[in-house]
Amino acid sequence: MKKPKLATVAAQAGVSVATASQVLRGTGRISEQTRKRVLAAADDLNYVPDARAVAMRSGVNREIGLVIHEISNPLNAEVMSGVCDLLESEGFLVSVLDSRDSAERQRRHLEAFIRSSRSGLIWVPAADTPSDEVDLLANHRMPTVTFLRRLPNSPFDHVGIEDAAAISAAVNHLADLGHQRIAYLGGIATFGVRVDRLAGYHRTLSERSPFGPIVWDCEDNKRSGLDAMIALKNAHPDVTAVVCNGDMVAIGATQGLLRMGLRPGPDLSIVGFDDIQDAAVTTPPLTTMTIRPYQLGRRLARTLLDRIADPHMLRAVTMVPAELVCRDTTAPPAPPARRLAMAGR
Amino acid sequence: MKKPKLATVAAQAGVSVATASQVLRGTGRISEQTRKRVLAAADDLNYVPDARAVAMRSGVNREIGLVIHEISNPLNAEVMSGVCDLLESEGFLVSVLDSRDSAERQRRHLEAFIRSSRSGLIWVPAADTPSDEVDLLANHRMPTVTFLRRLPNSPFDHVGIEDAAAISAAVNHLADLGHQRIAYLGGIATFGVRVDRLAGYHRTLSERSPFGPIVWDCEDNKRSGLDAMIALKNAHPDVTAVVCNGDMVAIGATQGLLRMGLRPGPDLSIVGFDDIQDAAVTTPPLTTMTIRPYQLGRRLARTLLDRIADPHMLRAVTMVPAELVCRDTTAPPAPPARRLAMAGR
DNA sequence: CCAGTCCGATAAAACGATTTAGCACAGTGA
DNA sequence: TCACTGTGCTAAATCGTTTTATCGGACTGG
Repeated sequence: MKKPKLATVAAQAGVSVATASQVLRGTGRISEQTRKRVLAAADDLNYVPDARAVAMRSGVNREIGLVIHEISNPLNAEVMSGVCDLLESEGFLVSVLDSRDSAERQRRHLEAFIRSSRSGLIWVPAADTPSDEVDLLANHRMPTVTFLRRLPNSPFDHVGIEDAAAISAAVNHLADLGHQRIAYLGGIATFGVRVDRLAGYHRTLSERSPFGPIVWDCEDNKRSGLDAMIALKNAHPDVTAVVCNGDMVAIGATQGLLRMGLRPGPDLSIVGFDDIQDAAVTTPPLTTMTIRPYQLGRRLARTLLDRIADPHMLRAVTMVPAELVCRDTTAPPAPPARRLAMAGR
Repeated sequence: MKKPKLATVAAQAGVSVATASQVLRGTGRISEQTRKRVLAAADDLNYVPDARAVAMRSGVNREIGLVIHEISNPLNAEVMSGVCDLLESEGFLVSVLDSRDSAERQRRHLEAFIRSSRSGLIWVPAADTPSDEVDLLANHRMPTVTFLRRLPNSPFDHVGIEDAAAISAAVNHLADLGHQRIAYLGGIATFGVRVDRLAGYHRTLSERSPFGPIVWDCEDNKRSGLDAMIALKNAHPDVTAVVCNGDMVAIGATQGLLRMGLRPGPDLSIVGFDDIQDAAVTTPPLTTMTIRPYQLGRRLARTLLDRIADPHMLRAVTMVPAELVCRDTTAPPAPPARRLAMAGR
């Protein structure tokens, strides 16, 4: 009735455990006759080797962990698909833990991964990650690749997005259309992502527009984007275009405009960031910066595999470009601000 | 330079491994003096016990697995939050695997969980799950709770939604508003979820409307919902209300209406299912059936814990109710089909 | 007939922890 | 002094595998 172990199989086949192990692993010199007996016994008992014992004896795990700040974020979901596909094809099991941007939860997750000696870690650090998490991982020689958010003084490989260049492209696109009063909406202040993107915004705006920057904070979800857009438009009625820190915010912002009776595009231009699947389906479809999230996930996985293969390799920071996808939320500015017949709510 | 093990700690503290173990576990009779020495040594080396060895020796794992058909589905994300919160508070580590509705991937995941002797499994079966997966899990005595999709002849605990009653409520709501030509949109045909929901639809429609049912298939995402809504409206121009199999479809459907120049609500009523976070943020906000996904996740976790605590308990099938949330996509039918000023696309 | 070579199978030592039984020693009461 | 009782610690067995060294036998060549 109990779970069969290797000894059970060996006993049933009338051989020693060593022999049984060699048959199952395909190593050593075994006669065809005994090989068949062992295989039959294993199949009969439907024997499954205990992964813990195997890992303990042979030292390796083929399990990698993914610690992510928000599992339900559509961008992350697509990246994860890419990561999993590549790693699974190499025979790894990848298990996902969601820190929900809580440093405490994240700490528990990282410790659990260390305790169970996962063979590698792909990590989007939580927003308020303390600096000693890096030491924790580094001390335990955990092969680690960070994604999206780079930690200060990080010794780890990193895959990120060319944020400044991307936002530059967005601002240039708007300026080409004739916009001058261009605001920046969203993002969490702590992280490099936001810093780099804002740098791109400030630099390009100063090149292309006589007006100063307008930066408006909000959280990274549709509800916040919606509220923030309304507040921003009331505070700065002359703004004609908004660059958003992410598609969630941008989609929220278009909803905000609709509720104010304004048409996204003709009345106020909006550019998103990430090109999540929703971006193409909202009404109107969102102009945004796309980063090919699935492919990015594959690159992430590849980076980790390289690190596992050679722990002494030089640290690599890979930046992938983002490209502009023009849909319907950007248009030349319209001098008179027309009101739409169908008022919102 | 290598990872410190218990023997390293013991050596540094000048005691035996047995003593070191007892200090760290807090068992046995240990003098205050040696206790301090061991603790200091462990801290100094920053020792972390090897979870694999611990699990192997003591037989238990405190790791549970979550195999889900689509990790990026917003409903699942909220359910997962509830599951994780409860299980983590009980000291379990929960790792998530995404089958992406592929039976093959799912099989690999389940086998991996069995090999590593996870102490339990919460499972949303993939759409084309073969029946022998059930045997696989049952043979290995894996404590399992299925969610959302119930397998035929399943010996496992299950937590599901009162689908038929919920759809009944949705149809009644529409009928109360005066609708008679009510269609059903979306869902994957294989599963009980869809069967039960359709049963509720057929039954209640026949009670409340002189017209026959209209059932229109589509996949469970916004893009499909959008396309299907347009096709449905063209095929059946006299339909005035649509009940959707999920919020993703419903949101897609509202987008489809907007692109046709119709107003969701006044021109055609739509009811969703799930009440995902987006539902309240789309324009117009979606009328839908809410199931309190976070609380549902907690119940799921509780069910699994009970099962782990007592493997011989009678199988439990728990159905949770869904409640109507009225927002702005349902309204009394308007006799003349007015066109909106702002045409879509 | 002996040394050498292969072949097939196995005993035993790891892997890193927990746990049980027992040992040495000090203190206590008779 | 002896028997007894705690106290503080440790040796050794154990969990389920893999791997290494070894062993007996059959065969080969000189």
